[in-house]
Amino acid sequence: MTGTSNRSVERAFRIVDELAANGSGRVSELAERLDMPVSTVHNYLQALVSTGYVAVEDKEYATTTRFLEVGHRQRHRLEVFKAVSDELQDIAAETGEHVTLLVEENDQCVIVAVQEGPDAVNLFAYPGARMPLHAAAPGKAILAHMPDDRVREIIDRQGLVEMTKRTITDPDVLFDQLERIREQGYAVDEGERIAGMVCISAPVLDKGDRIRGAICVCGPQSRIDEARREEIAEIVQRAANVTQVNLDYV
Amino acid sequence: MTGTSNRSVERAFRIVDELAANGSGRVSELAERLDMPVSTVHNYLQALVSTGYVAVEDKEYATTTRFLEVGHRQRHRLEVFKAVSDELQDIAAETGEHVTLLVEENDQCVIVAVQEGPDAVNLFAYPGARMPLHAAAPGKAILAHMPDDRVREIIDRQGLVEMTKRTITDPDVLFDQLERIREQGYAVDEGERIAGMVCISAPVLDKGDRIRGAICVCGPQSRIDEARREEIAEIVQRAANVTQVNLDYV
DNA sequence: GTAAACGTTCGGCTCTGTCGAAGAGTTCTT
DNA sequence: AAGAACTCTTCGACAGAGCCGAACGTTTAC
Repeated sequence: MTGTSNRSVERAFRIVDELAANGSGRVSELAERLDMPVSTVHNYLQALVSTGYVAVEDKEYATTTRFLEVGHRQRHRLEVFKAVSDELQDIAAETGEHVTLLVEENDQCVIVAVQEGPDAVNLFAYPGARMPLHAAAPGKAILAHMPDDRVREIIDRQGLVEMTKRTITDPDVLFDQLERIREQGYAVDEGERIAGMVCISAPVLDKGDRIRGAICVCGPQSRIDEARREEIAEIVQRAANVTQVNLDYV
Repeated sequence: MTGTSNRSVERAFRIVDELAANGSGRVSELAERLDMPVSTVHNYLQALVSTGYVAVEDKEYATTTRFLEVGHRQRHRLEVFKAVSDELQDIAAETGEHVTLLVEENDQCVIVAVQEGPDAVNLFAYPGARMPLHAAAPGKAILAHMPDDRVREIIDRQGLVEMTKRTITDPDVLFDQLERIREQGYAVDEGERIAGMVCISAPVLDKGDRIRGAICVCGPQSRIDEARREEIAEIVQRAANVTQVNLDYV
C-alpha cells in the first residue's frame, strides 16, 4: 500500500498479463507492446521460463498450466467454494440457465465457479473473470452486506463506472437498492452490466453475518419475466441458505 | 536456457509457490521457510500485492483469483481442450470413473481438465496437477507418439523416477511398451503411479500425427478386470478419435 | 502491565538488472 | 543466390534498484 515496490516484479507480471491477454507472444512483439527494450524483455522471458510459469515453443512464449494449478489450489481453499459443493450444478439443471459463484476480491466481483445449464446463453464468463461490484446483481448482493463505510470506500476508489445505459451511477440510488436487497434477501439486475441480460443473485453469509460470496443465475430478458424471476429468486436463496449451513460446519 | 536470469523474478515466484503450497502465509513465516530476510519478503509481498496477483487480509497473504483467470484463458486457447468439448463428461457418465485430459508441458504430463463420474474415487487430481510422463498411462500414450530421440532427451533430463514398485525404471522396458502402445492404440498402467489404480489412456493426434494430448480413465484395480479394461479402452479410443476430428476442424 | 513476537519503515551500500550494440539466425525479396 | 530486412540472442560496462540490518511501531501472549 505504501510506495515500496519492485520494478522487476512489476515488469514480470506486466509481461504475464500481456501473454494472458493475447494468448502468446514473441520477444519483439511484446517489447513493442510493453514499450521495453527487446533485450530486457528477452531477459524477463528467460527468467519466467526458468520459473516454469512461462514456456516457449518455436519462439512463441505463453503462460503455462502452472497458473491453472495455483488458481485451483487457491480455489479449493476458498471455504465458500467447498460449501457450495453441488448446489451450482443442481441450480443449473433446475433453471437451465447460467449459474455462477462469485466473491469479492480487491474491490471487485470475481467469478469463482461457473455451471452452465442446458439452455445457458454463451456468456464470456469463466473462473477468474472480474466485474465491478455495483454493476451486477451478485456485486450488489455482496455490497448490501458490507458495512456502509466500506461500500463508500469502494465507490471512492473504483467509482460507479457505467457499463450499460441501465448501470447504477448515482450513489444514492445504489444505497437505496442495497437497503431493498437486504429486505428482500436477493438482488436483481436487468441489463445493468450486459444489455438484455437479467441476473438474480442471493448473498452467502456466514455465522457472524459476514458476506462470503453470492450465487447468481443469469439469463436473457426474453425468457425471464416477473413470475419466473421470483421463481429463480426462491431457488437461489435456497441454495445460498444450504451453502451457509455447510459453511458453518466446514 | 542460458544462465541469464533475474533474481527478483525468481524470488517473486518462489514466494508465489510457497503461498500456493500452503494456501497462505505471513511475512515472517514465509521469510523463515524461504530463508530470506523478513524485510525482503515484506517488500516482495508489497510488490506482488500491487500487481494484483497476491492479496492480503489481516496480515495473511494469499494468491488471488488472477491465477485462475490466467490459467483459464490459457486453457481455452489449448486447441485440444476445445476439441475434446463434451467427450470427457460423456465418458465419465458412461464409465462412472475418473476422466482426465492431459497434455505434455516441460517434459511433464499435466492435467488440463477433470471430470468425475458417479463412482469416481477421490484422487488428488485437479487442473494443473503434474506427473512424470513415464509413470502413468497418459504419459506413456504421449511418449509413444513422440520421436524416439525426444523421448531419450526427456529420460536424460528427468530420469525414470520410481513412484511405486511397478513404475517402469528401465529405458528398454519403456521403449518396448511404447512400441506396443503404438500397435494397440492405447496405453494401460496398473499401479505404476498410484498403487491400486488402473489407468487406460488413448492419445490424441492431429492431422500431421503430432501428439496433442491424451484422454485417460482411472479407477480402482478391484473394479477393473481384463474385460472391463478392454471395454474402457474402446470408449477412450473412440473419444480420442472424435477429439482428433474436432481438432482438424477447429 | 510487561514481555515477546511480528510487521513496517528507513537508508546507505552493493550487487544486479539494464539496455545499447554487435553477433547469429531466419525469412522474404530481388 | 545473394542480399536485405527482420528477429532473437549474447555481451559487458554502468547506474540505479533492490537488499537487508537495525530501529521503530504494533499486535499478541502471558
